[in-house]
Amino acid sequence: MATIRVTLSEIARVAGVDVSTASRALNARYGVRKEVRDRVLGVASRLGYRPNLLARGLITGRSQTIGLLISDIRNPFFTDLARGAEDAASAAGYDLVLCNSDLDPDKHMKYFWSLMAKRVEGVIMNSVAFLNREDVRQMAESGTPIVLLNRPPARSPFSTVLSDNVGGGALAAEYLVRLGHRRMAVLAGPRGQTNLDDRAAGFLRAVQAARNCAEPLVLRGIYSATGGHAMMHKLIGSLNGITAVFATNDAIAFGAIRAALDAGLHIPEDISLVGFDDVEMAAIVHPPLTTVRQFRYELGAAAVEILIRQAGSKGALPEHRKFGVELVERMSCRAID
Amino acid sequence: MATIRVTLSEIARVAGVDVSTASRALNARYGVRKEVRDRVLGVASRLGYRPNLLARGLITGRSQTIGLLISDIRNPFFTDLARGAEDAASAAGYDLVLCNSDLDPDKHMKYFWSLMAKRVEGVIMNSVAFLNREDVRQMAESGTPIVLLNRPPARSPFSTVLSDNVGGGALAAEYLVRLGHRRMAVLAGPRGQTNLDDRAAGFLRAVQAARNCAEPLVLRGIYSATGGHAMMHKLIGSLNGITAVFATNDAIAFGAIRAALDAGLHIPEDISLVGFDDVEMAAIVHPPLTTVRQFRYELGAAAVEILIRQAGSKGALPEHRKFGVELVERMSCRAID
DNA sequence: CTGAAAGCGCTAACAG
DNA sequence: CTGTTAGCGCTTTCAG
Repeated sequence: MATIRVTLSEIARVAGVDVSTASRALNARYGVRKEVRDRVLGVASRLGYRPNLLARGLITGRSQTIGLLISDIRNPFFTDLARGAEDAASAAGYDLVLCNSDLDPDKHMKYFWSLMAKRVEGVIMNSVAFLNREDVRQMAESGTPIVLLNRPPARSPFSTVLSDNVGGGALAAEYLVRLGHRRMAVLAGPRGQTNLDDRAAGFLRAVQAARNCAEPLVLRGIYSATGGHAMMHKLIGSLNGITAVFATNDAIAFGAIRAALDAGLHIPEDISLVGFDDVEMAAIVHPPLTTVRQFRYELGAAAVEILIRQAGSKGALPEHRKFGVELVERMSCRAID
Repeated sequence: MATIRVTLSEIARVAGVDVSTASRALNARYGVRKEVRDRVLGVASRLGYRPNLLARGLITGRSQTIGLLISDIRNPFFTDLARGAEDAASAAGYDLVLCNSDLDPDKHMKYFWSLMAKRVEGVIMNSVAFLNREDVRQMAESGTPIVLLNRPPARSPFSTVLSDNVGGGALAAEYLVRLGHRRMAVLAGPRGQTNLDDRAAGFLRAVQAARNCAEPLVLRGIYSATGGHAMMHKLIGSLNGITAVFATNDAIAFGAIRAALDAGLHIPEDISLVGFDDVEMAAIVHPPLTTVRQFRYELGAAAVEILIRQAGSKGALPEHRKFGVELVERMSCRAID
């Protein structure tokens, strides 16, 4: 068997037709007598013909691939999202190429241009906030559909797919208030991370609405276990009667758990904790973490659906999709009497 | 600004040269006067020229992409490996396309042919054990370099990149024996999972070599937390003086931890446990898990290095790379007095 | 050193 | 319904 080197013209020759006829036959287009069609299909399958998608893409302008340009696939949020994106892409006959930027602007743009060079039909990227205006402008002008996983500045030309972050923050707040907590803190990310910002904002707004609560203390830091550890450590230094804390993502919460442990404090006995994400680990950690669940897989799938739709229609308007979240109650919170 | 639609011939026209000259200039090949070269490069950068890699690939036969065809990117082993692979690919100017087969033979082959259609220069796949002979033969005959992450049957034509699984199993055994354990069990995967099999085999051999130990009990099940839970649950039912267990991967170990907890047993007080992988969660779980560390990132990087090397030289022989492992001691084992 | 010509494998009008 | 004719954008002999 030829090692994948069977071309259309070979099929055509063997089947005794012209390559254009063979092409039509293979692509199931109108205008081929059934008999001829079957003959061509037979030859193709017998010879193990595989169309060269590079050649096809060159002429059709469609590469049948979409790019996933994120900070790091090892971040569980992106891992699940990637799987959702890949499944959706595959179902539509698309491939997904993976790029990890580490939020390095140079890397990001290098990847972006490389994706352009391969003529991907769209790209999913987590954020655009760390790039300079000029780069963002160039990406917009590339004409390639782009969907962001982070709320962009106003009047952005890009599509977005997001969770209801402020709603999720509110969910956490309402839960804690219902449990009787009145003095709380939020372990937030660095300012500018819109997803985390929105969660904190939603939380703050909801406790204000509850009225009989103190204004929560907000600490800022890196949005990782390390950052969470640092923030919690600091918080424990001057607790001032705080009985509950909201971490704007699970990684922060995990760091906070360890910091509490290190300080000899127990969760939830001494302090209640709620996270955000519902990463797999959240169920396994000790104590199992109460957290706000995001539908990561679905976010990824929705992103590629938008992209594929837009790749079809030239100059489509950006689309925006917001997914609900839900509180999953586990064992990291207790009621205050 | 043209939306990425600048072609070589346009560059050539503006620079006042022939496209072939422009091509040579851009590709830094010999045979272009420096002055002309600079002019072409200037025009190209001014116009924001991006070569169409589909067109280039069509003629050179090199797509500059490699495929990663694994069971599921959400498996932490593959997540880290994917990152290593992607970094190595990117460093060499390659892209990585992600495919999740769920170990479904149909899906696997569908992805494989789709990758072939895009003319990827090589593919990494976790295993080939679940496919039928004919499919394996076809993949071999495709001529595309392939590297496996699992020990294949003898006389396989594929390259491999593996951890020293039997060595790792032995490491676990020696550690436990040194701690004074004499009656042990191993929570293995299903027969046929060569990586897990090898770990169990290494473990068994090493305790036999220790002489004064009982032959370990080996249980089999799914290699996941669920499977680990089931196996541990069963084991606890008839412990017979067993004081330590070796799980052939961390997921199994996590399930085992929970099963112990459910049964009111404490780790490591009542029973010692060592895992295999050193997944991120291993450090975070309670108790922190003593486990055998694999260098997942490096495995991924090595796999693409092999592929890229082989893509260069036609008909290269398969290569085999084995990575060392190391025991990371945490808190899930105790010494027997 | 540079241009002309050919062609990678395929699709897309346009005739016949 | 089918074959002819043109390329897609690029690289690569091969002359000049």
